[in-house]
Amino acid sequence: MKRTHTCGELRSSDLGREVCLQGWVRFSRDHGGVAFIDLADRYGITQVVFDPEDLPEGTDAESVSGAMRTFTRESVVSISGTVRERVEGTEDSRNPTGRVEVLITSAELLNRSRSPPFELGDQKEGVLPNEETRLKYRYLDLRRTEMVRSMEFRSRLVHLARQYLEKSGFLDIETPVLARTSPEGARDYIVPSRVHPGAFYALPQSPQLFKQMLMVASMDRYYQVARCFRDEDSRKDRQPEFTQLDMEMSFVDEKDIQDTVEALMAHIWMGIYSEELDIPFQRIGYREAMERFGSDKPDTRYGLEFVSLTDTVRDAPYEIFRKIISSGGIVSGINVKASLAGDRAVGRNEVDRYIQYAKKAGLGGLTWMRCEDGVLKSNITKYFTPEILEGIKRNLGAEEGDLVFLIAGPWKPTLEGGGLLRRKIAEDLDMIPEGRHSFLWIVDCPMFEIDPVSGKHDAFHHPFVLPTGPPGSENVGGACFDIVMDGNELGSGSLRIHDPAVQREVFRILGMSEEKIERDFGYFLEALSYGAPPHGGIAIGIDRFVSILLGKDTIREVIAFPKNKKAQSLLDEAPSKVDDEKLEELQIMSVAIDDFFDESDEEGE
RNA sequence: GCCCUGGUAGUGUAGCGGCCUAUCAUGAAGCCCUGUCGAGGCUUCGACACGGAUUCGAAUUCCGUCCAGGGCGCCA
Repeated sequence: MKRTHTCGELRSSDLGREVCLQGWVRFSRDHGGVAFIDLADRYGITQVVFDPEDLPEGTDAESVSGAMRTFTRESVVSISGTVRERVEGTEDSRNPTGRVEVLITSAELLNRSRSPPFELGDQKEGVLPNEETRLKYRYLDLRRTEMVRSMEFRSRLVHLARQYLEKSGFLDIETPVLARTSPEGARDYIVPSRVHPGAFYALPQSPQLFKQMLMVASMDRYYQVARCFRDEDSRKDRQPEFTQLDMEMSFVDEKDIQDTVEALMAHIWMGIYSEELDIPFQRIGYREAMERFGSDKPDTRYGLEFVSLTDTVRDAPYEIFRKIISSGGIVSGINVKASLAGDRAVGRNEVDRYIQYAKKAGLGGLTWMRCEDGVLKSNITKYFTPEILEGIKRNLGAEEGDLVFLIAGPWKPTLEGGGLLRRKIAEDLDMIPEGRHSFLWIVDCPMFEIDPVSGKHDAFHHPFVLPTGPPGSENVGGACFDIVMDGNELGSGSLRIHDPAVQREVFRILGMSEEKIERDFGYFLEALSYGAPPHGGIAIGIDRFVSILLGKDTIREVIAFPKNKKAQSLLDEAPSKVDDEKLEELQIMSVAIDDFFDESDEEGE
């Protein structure tokens, strides 16, 4: 018999209906006579009851109870019966189907399940097995309601994005997964070519060049839910393969792209939360973000901002600051208000912990002062004049009991370290509002990042960003911008270079030889030379977006089959050794030592 | 490559160098039970990641290895 309803469907309005349900036995409760099964599928859970005192006509009680005895946990079963109201007082208000139950008249085991390696019930928050076990049995882990909801949410979000983009004239165009290796950027995953021994494809780190060439091809507006591959070490928000909502548009400026993304986000927001999203997003310049928040992806949902004190302490007879400032460094301060700390007094022990943390965060040290009796006090205030101390106090708005930290050193590492410290303090003091989200744009980025020692230029974003001035000029900016959500980089976009001469010049500045430029990017420069329109675009990290919205700690929670920290899939045990014959065919010889593989990999060879 | 944290029955956990033949829960197997819903009751089963060292004695201390996670580097 075919199922007539899902396990999340039946309501009081279905009373008396003859139904067939098929699903998984989540829990069963046999009371010696009356017996219950919680039958689950993706849609919900419905209670099935066997009641020997209320056997509907035509029920073969022996056969039903016999079948039910074979229903082990997580077995797939098919049951038929009549929808009836639950006995008064036994309704389950937590379950949408909780007012009804199915009085069973026939039961069939479709596929028996072995006893699962861990429990799949919902309510057991905090007793999940460790992630290793979850990933090994991911098909069971995904059966859990929480994971089903995550997958549904992700699907819904991607659908809303597609819906908006299609409506806005974007074309979904697929780009190759087998592509050319790119010389810059992350390490590539490479794929050998059988037809061309010794030559390799690379899996794309992003569809960057293809989408630009689609603009050359007059496609105007492109999008793709694109898988990207980067062979770099994992983090909780980084996987070897991940998904981007990739977009590109012709004849646009930066604001056009940002407007489009804001409207897209608003559409998604409305679709998911039935709420207007507050647009446009705040725009903060890169330098300002660094100087106020110590981050190029600041979380602005809480204060705790840095204030520059370089000028304030410039004349202080404090040798450490003097040296730093005279060599071009900065001094900046942050005020931990006494009122923020609340009950959690930030005492000497905590200050010492922050000093340790600061050192780990790359800061040379951490200076602290506390506002007591109207003045800043600490072990080093003797190196400052009362006027300078008053200046620090005023600039930071320090009041009685407040604790201020001063960081000092070269601009970037000092502010970055300060940003880590800022986040640490905010976490410790519970200042981060969970469940509230904030978007912002980081704009006005530099084109290049220059190594202070070697003078080597690196692209701040990537080499295809349109410089805002002559690429060779000092401190040239790039027409690029990041979208930041709750302190996470969600995506990054830019206008692109469409003039092949400019593109060539940028490659040169990045230190590439003419030969290398020609070999690696000749085809692309040629494409630009055939009437490439002004264009630009952005890519949004889907995994990160979904995980932030769902409040998950890692993107693995929103990826059906993620890899572990060592880039392995515990489920199918990829990567694996390949048969020698396959390698021979590809004319590949491995120099890896066999011992690298454990015994289970050696079997079957 | 480096740093940090952790590894006890299938799962989640307790476990001051001797009270450990290792706790509790869940699970599994069996029995009992006619309104539960993570049902309940009784019985049974089942573990100190691996190797070395210290010690009269190690789950516990130390060293190494392996495994997992977080971070640094890396991620144009």
